[in-house]
Amino acid sequence: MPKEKYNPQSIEPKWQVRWEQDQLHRSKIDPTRPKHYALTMLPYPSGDLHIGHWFAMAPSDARARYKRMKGYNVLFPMGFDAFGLPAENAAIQRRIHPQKWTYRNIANMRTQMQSMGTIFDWEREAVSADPEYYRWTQYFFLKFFENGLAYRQEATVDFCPNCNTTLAREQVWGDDRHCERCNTPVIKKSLEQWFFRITQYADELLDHSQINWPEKVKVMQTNWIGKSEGAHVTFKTESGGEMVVFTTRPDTLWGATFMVIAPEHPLVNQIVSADQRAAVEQYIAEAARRTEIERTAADKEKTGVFSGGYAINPVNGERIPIWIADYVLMGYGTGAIMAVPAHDDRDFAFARKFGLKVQVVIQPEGGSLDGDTMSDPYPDEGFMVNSGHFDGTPTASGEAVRKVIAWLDQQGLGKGAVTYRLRDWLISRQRYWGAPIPIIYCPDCGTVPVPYDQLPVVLPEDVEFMPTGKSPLTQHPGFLNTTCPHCGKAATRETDTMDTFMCSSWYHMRYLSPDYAEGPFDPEEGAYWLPVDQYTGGIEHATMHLMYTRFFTKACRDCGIFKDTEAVRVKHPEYDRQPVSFEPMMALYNQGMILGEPSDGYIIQAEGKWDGEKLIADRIAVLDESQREAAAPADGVIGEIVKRSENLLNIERATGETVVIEVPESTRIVDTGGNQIDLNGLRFRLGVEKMSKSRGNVVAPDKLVAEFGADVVRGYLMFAFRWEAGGPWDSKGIQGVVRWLNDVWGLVTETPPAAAEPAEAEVRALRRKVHQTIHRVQSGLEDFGFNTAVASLMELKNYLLAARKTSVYGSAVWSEAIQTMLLLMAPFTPHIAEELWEKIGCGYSIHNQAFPVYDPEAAKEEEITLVISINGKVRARINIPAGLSQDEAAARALASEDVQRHLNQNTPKKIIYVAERGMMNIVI
RNA sequence: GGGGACGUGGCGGAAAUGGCAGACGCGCAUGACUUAGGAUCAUGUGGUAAUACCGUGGGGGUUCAAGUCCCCCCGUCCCCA
Repeated sequence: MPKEKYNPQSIEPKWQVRWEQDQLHRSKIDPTRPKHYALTMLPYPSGDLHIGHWFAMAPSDARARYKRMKGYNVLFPMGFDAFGLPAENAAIQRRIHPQKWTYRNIANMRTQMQSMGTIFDWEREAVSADPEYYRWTQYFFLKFFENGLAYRQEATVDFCPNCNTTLAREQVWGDDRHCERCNTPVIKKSLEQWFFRITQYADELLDHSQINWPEKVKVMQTNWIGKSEGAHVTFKTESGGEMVVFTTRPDTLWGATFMVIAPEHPLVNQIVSADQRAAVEQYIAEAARRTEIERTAADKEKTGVFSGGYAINPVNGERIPIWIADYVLMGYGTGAIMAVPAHDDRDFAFARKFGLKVQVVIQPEGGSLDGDTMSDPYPDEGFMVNSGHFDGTPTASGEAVRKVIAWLDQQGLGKGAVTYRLRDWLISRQRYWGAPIPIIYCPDCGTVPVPYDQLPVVLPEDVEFMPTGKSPLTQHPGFLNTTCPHCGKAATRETDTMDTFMCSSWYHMRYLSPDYAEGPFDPEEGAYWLPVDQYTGGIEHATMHLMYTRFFTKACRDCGIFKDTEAVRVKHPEYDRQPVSFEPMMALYNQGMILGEPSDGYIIQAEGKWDGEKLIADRIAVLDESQREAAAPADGVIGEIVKRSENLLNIERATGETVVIEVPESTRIVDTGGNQIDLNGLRFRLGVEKMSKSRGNVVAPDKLVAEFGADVVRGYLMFAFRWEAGGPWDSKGIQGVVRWLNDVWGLVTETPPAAAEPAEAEVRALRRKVHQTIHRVQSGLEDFGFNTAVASLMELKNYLLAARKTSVYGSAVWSEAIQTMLLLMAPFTPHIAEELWEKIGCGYSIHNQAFPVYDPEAAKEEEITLVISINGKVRARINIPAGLSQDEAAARALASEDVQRHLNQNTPKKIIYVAERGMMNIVI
């Protein structure tokens, strides 16, 4: 009988249509069931779905499906982060309206996503560029403004002259401080900007105790917030000024033997002495130049210059020199530090280099550090010395710091202080394609918020995008000119738009009710679904999106936005969950990235004329790999193409030597089959790199789906990589998943012979394997170990293939095993599972079935292989029944021939037996 | 420079709690089938001088037992300077 082949291309679209028609994956409030809100970071609609999107979404989908089968009411929505620069750049480069470009991409990507076979609830889709979405983004802005969390201030900002917009600190990258999008070096610019008071929440954001997030993300956020506790201390200078320094170690004040100020410090001019002026000016000029080049990557040797001025150490009245050095930055703290060389690495290096005094003020227990002779600073705990009446105070557990701060305060010399590295969130962008900031400037009334009933402030469509150095909205009179909501006089609108991180700070709430018109989200929905139970996404958002969305949630709480939601919750004690107002996402998991596939370059033989070291080719032939080490002709060379640029090839000879080949237009290039090809047809060597169009190593999921089917692509992405790690794509490996599903298809669709009575032991063995698999798949899905879960499904398949030769084939336990296997596969490969489920007569839909229940008793081994080591080396294996006592097991072990041979007449001194692990170690 | 993570066959990767290193898969090898295929099936596949010994970046240690714990070193990646 000719068997029907597994044909994903026909079964996958069929089921996708059916599931959508049947609304199988609509999520509705159901107070009788526990909810599970699974969320994966929404994509930017860049044009095409990338394999990276699949890698982020498919495993999340498998886990959401699993939760669904476990009885949870699962919400797993999807949408688009649709505002942002690329749309505007496309407008400039290709003269397509950003809106058109964006929505075309969204339509395309939505279709592509639907081919993945996910349970995304498309009725909950939200697009941040929809006026009905950004109406509420503007609403949040107004709420924050009303509650004093938004303010406008003139600020020096990082500005990208190419993108023509301000950048947040985290959007400026690298030592040369370039724009994250276009790599242009940023410049400083002073502009009136809107800020959110995220710093007001610094301490609350430091508290991660309520959320199950990766340690790494918590550490990154903690460092980003950069809280330090210490004191501000005022130093008077001899020239009459005052300098405030911040120190985390006020207990070392008595050891401050000099000060260092930044070259840009405003008091430099006042402090510098006449005889040092020339040297100082030269140093400042050099430092400024260094800033422009790579200042930090430069040598680690400290540089600096004496200013000629002195300050007075406020605690002991000592006269201390003021130095100028660029290791102190004006941008951080106060631009001045007190240097305590005896107890700080950088100060110590500086002092030794310039011969400055080193005064020990902390001695370790029984120590005898001497400032003149010590070779390393001492930054650890000890007791204060040389510090007046504080001598003897222990520094451990912050005691000395506390006492000194109290004393400074009392003496009026300083004050306890807490500083943060975190700055307020700058949300103004001088761009068109974003949510307009709903503010009107009136000559009489000043800054006036747009009334709520006039939202949304709609982006006009007819604007000029070509770069003019100004935001496009300033050029649009219809948008710009309006009337004051207070007095009715002519007024102008704010023309800046909001940072897109604002849109993505609350999208998880909009998903709940994307059409809701009374508020950003329906409180009934919010009360049931919020907060997000499991969030997944890339680590790159650790300090941006993930901190902003936490801030947003807490700010919303303080603006009363969750009041109605809380009121609904009061009516539903059965919801009984985390308060919606504390944290947006209770658990977070970061997946890794799929990188480009490494590949070898072609081996070619090039012939032509030598021009010095360079060969100008007139013939190039692609050779077989085996000819790598063949002898080259006199006027030519053989080697692997390692790089290609314009019409130059770099090839590497078998000897490792590199040769440059110039390839003029006229060069005749042939491949191994003798066909004429062009220069672009020559493949060059690729290492492991990020995928990018320019590198030509992009893997297109659509092609893979067309060739292998969505289930194979899903399965491969989950099987071949550790999810948290990702890794380079391997186009051959996907074959393993193809074989897996083909085998499963064959196993399930073939008709077993009429079954005889199966042997009892074989029945138990099959059930054991099935239940062990349930356990492994379940824990894999719970713990994001998708690769091992798929591996165990492959093992079960292999077991079943082999078990066809035994008496269980075709019996009741066989059908049970097949059904269980399909149920276990359903979250990973939903289409083939559904198709086969139907084929074996189980009806529709497998995705409404419960996940198989693991029975530990059934999974237990009856007989174990006891691995016997003698002095730690494995010497024998014997089969014994599980659960033997030590004496019984030892008796059987010692009876074994192998053991006797290796014992070699010796008497065991000690026998260690680990029953659960099936192992024994005999020590002689 | 500071902080963190990691290092396992030719490759991707498995190995709660210290307890058979290399599951599963790719690739490779040999054979089968075959008017040929990047298909399928079978067997094998860490290394070597192979009943043994050596093997989880290198060196030392703890332990009956170390990929796993401790110390030192080397390397890779990430974050912050």
